[in-house]
Amino acid sequence: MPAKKKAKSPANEKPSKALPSGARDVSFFEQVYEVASQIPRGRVTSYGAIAACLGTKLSARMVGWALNNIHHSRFKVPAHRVVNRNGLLTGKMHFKPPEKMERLLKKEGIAVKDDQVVDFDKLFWDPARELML
DNA sequence: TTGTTGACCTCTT
DNA sequence: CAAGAGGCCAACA
Repeated sequence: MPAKKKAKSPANEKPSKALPSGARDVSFFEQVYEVASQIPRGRVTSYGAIAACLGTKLSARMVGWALNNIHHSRFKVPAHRVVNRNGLLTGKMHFKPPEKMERLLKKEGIAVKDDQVVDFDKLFWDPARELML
């Protein structure tokens, strides 16, 4: 058998296959964790914003997947601060319990009504803007 | 191995 | 104005 690359990484993160044409060494997920973990308290952002910040706004779905993998990842990311474009807490159902997400947002001073962030436009935190500094 | 699903977003009809 | 389909990357069956 052809000797393969290095052994598995100690971390449960991205075993990954050979990257094409020297792309990013880091997986898409790690970038999501980095940005999401930098969301200031009392602020919220959207999946598309993070994806766009990474360069691929079309990969908004992967952002959601990344957050889903957070549960079995060592990175601690405030996923409760990440909502969809409509400011709707679409991922609340994935929390334990789901109402925990809404509770955390209210606890940070974010008004939530009908699973929707109030004044989402004001509380919106654009990573591409803050991280650009 | 391939195929489908997934916490989405944007464009087109 | 509303509804539908496409597209992205990664994990699971």
